[in-house]
Amino acid sequence: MDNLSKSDVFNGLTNEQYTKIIKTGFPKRLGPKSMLFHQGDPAEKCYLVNQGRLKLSKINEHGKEVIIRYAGAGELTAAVAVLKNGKYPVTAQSIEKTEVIQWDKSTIIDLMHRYPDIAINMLNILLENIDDLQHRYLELCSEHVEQRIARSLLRLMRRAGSKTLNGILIDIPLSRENVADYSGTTLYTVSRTLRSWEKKGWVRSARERITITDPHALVSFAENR
Amino acid sequence: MDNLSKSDVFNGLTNEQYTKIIKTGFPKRLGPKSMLFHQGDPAEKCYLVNQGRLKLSKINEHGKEVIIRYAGAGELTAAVAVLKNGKYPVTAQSIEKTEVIQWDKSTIIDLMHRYPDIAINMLNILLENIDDLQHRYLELCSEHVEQRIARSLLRLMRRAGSKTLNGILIDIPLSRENVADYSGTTLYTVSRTLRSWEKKGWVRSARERITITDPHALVSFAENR
DNA sequence: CGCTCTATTGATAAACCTCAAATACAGTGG
DNA sequence: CCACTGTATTTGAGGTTTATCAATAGAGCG
Repeated sequence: MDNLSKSDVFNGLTNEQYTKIIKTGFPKRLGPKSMLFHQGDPAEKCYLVNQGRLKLSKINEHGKEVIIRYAGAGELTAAVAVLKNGKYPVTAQSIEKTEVIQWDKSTIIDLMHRYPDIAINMLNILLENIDDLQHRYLELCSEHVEQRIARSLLRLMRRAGSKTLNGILIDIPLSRENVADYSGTTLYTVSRTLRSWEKKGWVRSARERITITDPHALVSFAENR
Repeated sequence: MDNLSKSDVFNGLTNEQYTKIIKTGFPKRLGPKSMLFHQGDPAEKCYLVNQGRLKLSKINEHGKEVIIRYAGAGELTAAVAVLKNGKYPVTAQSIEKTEVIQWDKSTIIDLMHRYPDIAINMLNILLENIDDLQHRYLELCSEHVEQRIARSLLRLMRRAGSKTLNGILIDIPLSRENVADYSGTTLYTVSRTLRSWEKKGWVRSARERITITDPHALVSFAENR
């Protein structure tokens, strides 16, 4: 269930149908750290991540940022905002070289009519997102910072982990500040925490790269306070 | 937009259609503080609140509760969990004498086929819920406790406020602990905070009843730190 | 090799929780 | 109508967690 929201909106369609659908959209290339859309802007297009990764976040009036989620290849964003004729509820920024495919409103509506599976998949993905957010909301309310950091890393690991010799690398450029914004804390606390875990041999970290060397230890830490 | 999620799943249908639909479900009466369903249970029925109010919350393994939202008359809960053949993601408990109408899976699917508006409305309500939760997530990460309490009260006021001589009464039995669980803090902090606001003339409170006497002051407090 | 961005670390302070104890309140049954 | 009982609320003291600020070190890039 953890990878449903990672899975394609186009589940259940044939490859043929899929390529046909892709052709109805326009590809767009983004450099690293470029803005795709900003919260509050009128939602005119929706985007499918083809390569790379987007950071979806919310920013408050004082500039404090909170990362809602990272969207990787195969994930569709802003579709519902477009359908609702609404505004983007979050800000989307690429974090590395990224290619997205964009559709405008009329096209996506047309696609959904032609391929009803798309709407159903979207609904399911939406539900996963709600679930995830509710979980994180509970964690944010009830757990201590280090615990939340552990859970964040594990969550990111499950969604973007790749096995290496030393452990599981989180395959996202991830600064201390990013982890902080994802866990609801500060970059200083994240730095201290990662350092202490590194000494224990649970993680290894370099500049914007985190490898989890002992997932089991992290899990048990997250669960037993 | 704040009252969309409060609005009926049956928007756009005629009264005739509405009464017909209601008759396909079974009414169920609940006393105050009785459990309707528990998180993790298999989701077999969905419920429409007819009278009264439900508290939807999540509870972690140590018993710490977080209130996701209060569902009042006209609000449907657990529909998507049922459709997905899943488990209830939250716990639902009545907080006063409450009447709900229940449908099982096959009936609700049948209804959605017969009245497509229902599905569309559900989707919209779901989106409002996501939006709300994302907002609160940001607030939880970025704001101080008193600010969050202010926002909680204002949010509850907008959804369940009724005008009285002294101000706007939040028409939900609401203990200090409830407010705490909704704001991500402790009942002690809520108590102190409400006390100090009472001295300033912003709110009046009795046992499980909160009246906001100066909403404007609260709003400005929430926004200007 | 400088410049910029990221990470580390220490010192300090603030925000908030926890625990304990007292008090107020509403409902119940005599 | 009143005493009784179980909650809800208030309040204080003390301690912990975590944020903030400041300063330094390190990494990568042109």
